[in-house]
Amino acid sequence: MKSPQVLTVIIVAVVFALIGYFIAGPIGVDPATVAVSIFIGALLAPFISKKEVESSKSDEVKTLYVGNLPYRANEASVRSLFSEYGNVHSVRLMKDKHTGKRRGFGFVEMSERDSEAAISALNDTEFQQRTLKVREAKDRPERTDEAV
DNA sequence: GTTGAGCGTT
Repeated sequence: MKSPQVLTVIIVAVVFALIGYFIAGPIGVDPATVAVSIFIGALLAPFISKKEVESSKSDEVKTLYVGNLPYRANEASVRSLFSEYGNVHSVRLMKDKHTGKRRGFGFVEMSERDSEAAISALNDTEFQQRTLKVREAKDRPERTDEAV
């Protein structure tokens, strides 16, 4: 999802840099300087706007660790359970890669305040005859698409 | 088909 975006950004940066390179000559400035400046600017612009969007939208997504889940629980039931305390962004029940069987724990992504409400409301509570363990998930890189 | 503390996948 992000690789095409990064590629697009690079291509756009190159195109704009080339345009700047060819129009810099007639204007009377150094084409190389203009091209490099535009290229760097075009590369940084998406990141800057991205940070602004992230800081402006107070939709901070927080990942919750949910343990002691019953093996018969599925993502839909967990999602519906947490949905009562906020907007559930995603639910991931960890299964064994080899056998595909559920491991009894998972991760739920919600907005931070909703997640806190869900933790205090659902932690150490009974869910399908099991006592849930709802805590904040450890910091994990959401997506390792950060290219350099 | 089983089990029971834990922190993970494109």
